[in-house]
Amino acid sequence: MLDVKLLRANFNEVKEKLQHRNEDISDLDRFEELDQKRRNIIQEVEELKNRRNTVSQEISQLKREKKDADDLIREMKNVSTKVKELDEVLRQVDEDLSQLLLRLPNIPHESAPVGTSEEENEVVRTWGDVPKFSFEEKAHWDIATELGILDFERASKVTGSRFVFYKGMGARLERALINFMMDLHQDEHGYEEVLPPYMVNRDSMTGTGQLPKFEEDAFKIREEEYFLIPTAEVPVTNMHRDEIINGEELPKAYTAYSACFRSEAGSAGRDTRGLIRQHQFNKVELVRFVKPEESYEQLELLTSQAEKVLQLLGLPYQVLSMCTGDLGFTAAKKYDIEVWIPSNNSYREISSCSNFEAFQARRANIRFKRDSKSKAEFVHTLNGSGLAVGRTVAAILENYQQEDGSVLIPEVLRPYMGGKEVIK
RNA sequence: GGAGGAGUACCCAAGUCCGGCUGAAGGGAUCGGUCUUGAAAACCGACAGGGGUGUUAAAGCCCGCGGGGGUUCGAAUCCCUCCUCCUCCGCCA
Repeated sequence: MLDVKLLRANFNEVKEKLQHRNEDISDLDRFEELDQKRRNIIQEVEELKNRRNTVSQEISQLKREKKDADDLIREMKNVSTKVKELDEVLRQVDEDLSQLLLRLPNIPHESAPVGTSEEENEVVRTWGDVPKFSFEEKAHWDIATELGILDFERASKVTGSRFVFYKGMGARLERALINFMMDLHQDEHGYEEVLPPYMVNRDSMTGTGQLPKFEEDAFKIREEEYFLIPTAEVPVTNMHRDEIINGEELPKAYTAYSACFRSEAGSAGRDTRGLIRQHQFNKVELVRFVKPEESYEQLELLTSQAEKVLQLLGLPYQVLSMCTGDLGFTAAKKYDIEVWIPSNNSYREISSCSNFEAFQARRANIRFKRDSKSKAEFVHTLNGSGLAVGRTVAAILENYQQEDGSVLIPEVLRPYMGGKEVIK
């Protein structure tokens, strides 16, 4: 959510910045009218409430002195009726205004490249050498099916499309990766481990920005009730919703493993095979709550920590700075980390690291105090995948495949795989 | 799922039956001071946090007793509804 005061004071400047996004911001034009209307009504209704409060005291006094107060009571009856009417109008305007504000995207940071499509994302750096195969390389779904470690067909029978069974060393690999990532982030990078609920309520989904705009992307459990989390970002960020954090505790850093659930509405026909796009997948998430002045250096740190996972696994990748048109709804700045997928002959997103500045904090009302006497300010929130586990499995299977159909296990994972060096 | 009980400020807690000098007592914690070599104790003083509105800034005003509605001139107090927690029973990994 944008800062209303900023919007009021610099309306045209904000509008100009938002136009660089691929988002419909036509609602923005109603802001000034609604805002003005709201303030007018508040002034009027508060004047009446003030009058009512004062006179009620007088009535109380008269009653105690056993004097007649009928005239005043009659007058206040009218005042109260009027207050009720105005309160209702105000409620409606408030609702309209907040619906408008909740649907406006974040303002892009000045360092985000201006652009309209993913073509204009900027490659910031690349790491590692793309493997050259002396044989015809296979896609991970073929490798895995032949090894008997992934079973897409039975998952379709049991549930439906875009689900998968991991079996044997496949299941072990997925679990090894989760443990490896969590250990790294906890022991080396200083994150506190969290195992969150996989379902959250509407307020939480609104707090991090999934709702109200993107309801069709989420799985809903019951009408108006719980949503399956699309990422651990949602429960973990909302842990501190409606809280004031002691400034000395910042930055706060959490890492959470969770299953993630996405309806993938609108991507029918894309990545229909393999692990790349599933309705349910595992992800290790990094979440940071930081002071506003340090959020951009914290984004660099967070991104480097996600990259570290790929470096230790020996998987080649590139880092992109997302352009204004491809930032998504909530981020002010975002880096995508893309891992090399041989069967695609291209890099595919495996992590997305974002600085939301105060956008989520304002929605979720997450604040901090620099010390006990200072005013509460909104924190800046950041998060990034560290990493998407299913896609990491795909990358390992493809990048570490050998001519005989077996797959080498990256060294750092071997302790988590019972010492095995190869899946065959 | 059934039966009870509870939710008041940073924490504890009075007030709720019977609506109005409670626009929320008291205690603890915290902060400042006196005393002390220093500290503790004791004593004195401060202490509702937040949001909204307003303004150059402020003052003022409005809203806050779990959330939301209602009754009333007036609600912590009465009514409805939802949420959370506790106790017991049932079921259950």
